[in-house]
Amino acid sequence: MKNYELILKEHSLKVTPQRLGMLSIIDYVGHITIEELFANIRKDFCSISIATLYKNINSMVEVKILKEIKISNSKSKYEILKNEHSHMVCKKCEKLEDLNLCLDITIENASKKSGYIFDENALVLFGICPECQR
Amino acid sequence: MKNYELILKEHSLKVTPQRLGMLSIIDYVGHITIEELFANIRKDFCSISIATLYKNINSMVEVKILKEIKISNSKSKYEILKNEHSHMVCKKCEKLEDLNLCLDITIENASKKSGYIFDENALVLFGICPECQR
DNA sequence: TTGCAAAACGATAATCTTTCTTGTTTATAT
DNA sequence: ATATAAACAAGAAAGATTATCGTTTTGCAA
Repeated sequence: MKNYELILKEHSLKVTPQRLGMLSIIDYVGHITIEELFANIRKDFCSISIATLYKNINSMVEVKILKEIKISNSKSKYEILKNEHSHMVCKKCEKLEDLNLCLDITIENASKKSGYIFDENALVLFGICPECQR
Repeated sequence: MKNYELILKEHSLKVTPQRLGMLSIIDYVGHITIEELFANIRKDFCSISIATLYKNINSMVEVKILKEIKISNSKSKYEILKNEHSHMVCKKCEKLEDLNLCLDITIENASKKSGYIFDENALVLFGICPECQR
């Protein structure tokens, strides 16, 4: 990642300092909740409005710059939309990580079984991370 | 399903008409949002409070009688907790259906790759259902 | 550059959604 | 039957998200 200006332009969104700041934070931490992002960006833009944050999040989700990750028993997190991947959550330290899995066969099976034609999926695995296992 | 009274007792929750009503609706429709459930149960319990609904949903999720299904771009739905399974959503008619898939190999792979020990998963597939394909 | 129109911004009000509080009623175990 | 702990309804409160509106900024074109 890096050129957030270009990304915004490619998606026909105006380039504003607030948006650049948001993207750079999200990109840096990987995944973030609304309230974490708000707390974080206030360090750089002490007067940014929470309404601006929500509106920008929504615009960027809409044009698919960002993606919302819904997680059982916790708040949604947002990430920069990259190639499709799954997520895993550690139930102890609560961290969320990306996970690259091939679901082709699974999805093909699902398709055969159900008659659906699938083009999107959301998989979250829950467990204990290596560090918390000790 | 059927004996909701027993289910509540087994989970140490008191048996009330409101709870029985909720369970019977949820069981009947399979998956339901809070607001749908509220509209529905008001037909039988015209004076039930929304607070009661939320409290009961939360209690029943807590003791694992119910399960919340979080779905991208739509409101959470609740179902009666049965054996583990996945879900599929039709993007056209928006229906949500159960889907039984074996994810053992996928999860084993994920575990090998990441070092996590997984004991839970949430998979939702999005696409077009057979009816909407015509 | 400069100027214009459209979009974004901040502040705050409005609207959900969910939880909390309180006084009353009900379920269950004795 | 009765006691008590839990559940109930109603509404207030809290929290999360969206809408409104006057001001500022951006992107574009003269």
